[in-house]
Amino acid sequence: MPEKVIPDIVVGRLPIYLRALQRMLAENRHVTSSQELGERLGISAAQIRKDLSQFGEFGKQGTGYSIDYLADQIRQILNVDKVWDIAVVGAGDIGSAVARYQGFANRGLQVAMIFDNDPGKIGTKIGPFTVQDIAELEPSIKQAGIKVAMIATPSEHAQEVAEQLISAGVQAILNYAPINLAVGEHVRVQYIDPVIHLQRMTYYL
Amino acid sequence: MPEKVIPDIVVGRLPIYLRALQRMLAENRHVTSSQELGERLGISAAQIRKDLSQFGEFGKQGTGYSIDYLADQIRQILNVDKVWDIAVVGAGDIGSAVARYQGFANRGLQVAMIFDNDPGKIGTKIGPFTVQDIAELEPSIKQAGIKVAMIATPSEHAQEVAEQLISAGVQAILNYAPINLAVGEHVRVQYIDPVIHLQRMTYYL
DNA sequence: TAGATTGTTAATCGATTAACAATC
DNA sequence: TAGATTGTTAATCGATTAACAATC
Repeated sequence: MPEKVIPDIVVGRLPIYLRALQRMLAENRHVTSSQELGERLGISAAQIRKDLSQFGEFGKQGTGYSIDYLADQIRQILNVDKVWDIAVVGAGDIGSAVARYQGFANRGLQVAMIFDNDPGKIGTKIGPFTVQDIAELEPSIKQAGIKVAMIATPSEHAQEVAEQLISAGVQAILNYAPINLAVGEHVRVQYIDPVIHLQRMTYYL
Repeated sequence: MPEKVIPDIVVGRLPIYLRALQRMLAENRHVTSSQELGERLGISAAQIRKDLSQFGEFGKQGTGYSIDYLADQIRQILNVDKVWDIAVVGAGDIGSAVARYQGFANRGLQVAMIFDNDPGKIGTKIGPFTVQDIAELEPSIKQAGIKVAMIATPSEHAQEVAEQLISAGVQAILNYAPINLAVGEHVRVQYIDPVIHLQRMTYYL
């Protein structure tokens, strides 16, 4: 019996739902509906119900969804009911900002180590972390069992760094370098490049 | 005669194509094909040809695309054959990293000013920019005719900042605060939240 | 109970792919 | 010319929406 495959586009919306639910909790709300959630996010109520129904039945007819319960369920689905350690590679402006970023708290992720190849940076402190020599990347990541990494190096080094990360056991990479990475089937990559987002909007100006 | 509406999902791929083409130019390449481009990007050759055909005929049967020419054409389509000034709001770690980011060069965008509300930051230098008082946001942006902005403030202030930006004439906002903005029809918003990308991958771990 | 909202089915809509004539 | 690759059409595939019975 083959397990049902969830479309990636549905998986991609779950973190958005979760973020909105956590926001509602912060506003001291306890119950919501697919309609309200949809209005906040600019997504149709039907789509939200359809997406959630891929994973189970989380609501009650007539009343909607318990925010607390639904958030818990989505956290379990996304595997962020535990906390994943992240390795950051590159201690420049972006790597430093990421290492100090407060926004990971309570979202199932935390930075655990940061690497650079610049002798002038190795050994210095960034937030609570001491910058490690990139030569230690593979053993450190293997030893810690880290599966998630962020690349914040210049483009020229991103592919090479990705390969090291993968051979150290990393399976999910968030790449801030503006270049496409070639990786094997079993490795996930996501990209953050502000220019891509901006150019997508300048089209309409 | 209504102008043909291009699907937003197609517009969203053009910056990706452009980035890959600029990369190829940097590698001293001069000609490419939909197949090669597709392999680099993990997109089908048919899709690339279909996307481009929405805007014109840029290739030659038998030989493919002149990289230089195609990049030029895409730049024109995306309106990044000129350079857009960007206002950055929030001079914390993220705002500072963005203001110093080298990756805007030759991509049709540049940071022009940065604002904060912290008296301890106002007047200090970040890269080549002097942090301006957020009280000056509306007049400064209006005066400079700026249409593109990035929000890098705490979540609590993002909505309020967005409203100020919009009333100053901004039409495209890249929001680093992990919260959904409510804006009018004529304003575009894009979001960057590393946690959203990471949670999308932890699902598969 | 009456009103509200879910989960799900079927219909619609839109995006992707396959295939190929045109042609460089 | 022969080989390669485009631009485009038609077919396929997948995602979104509308509608409603079930039920809280």
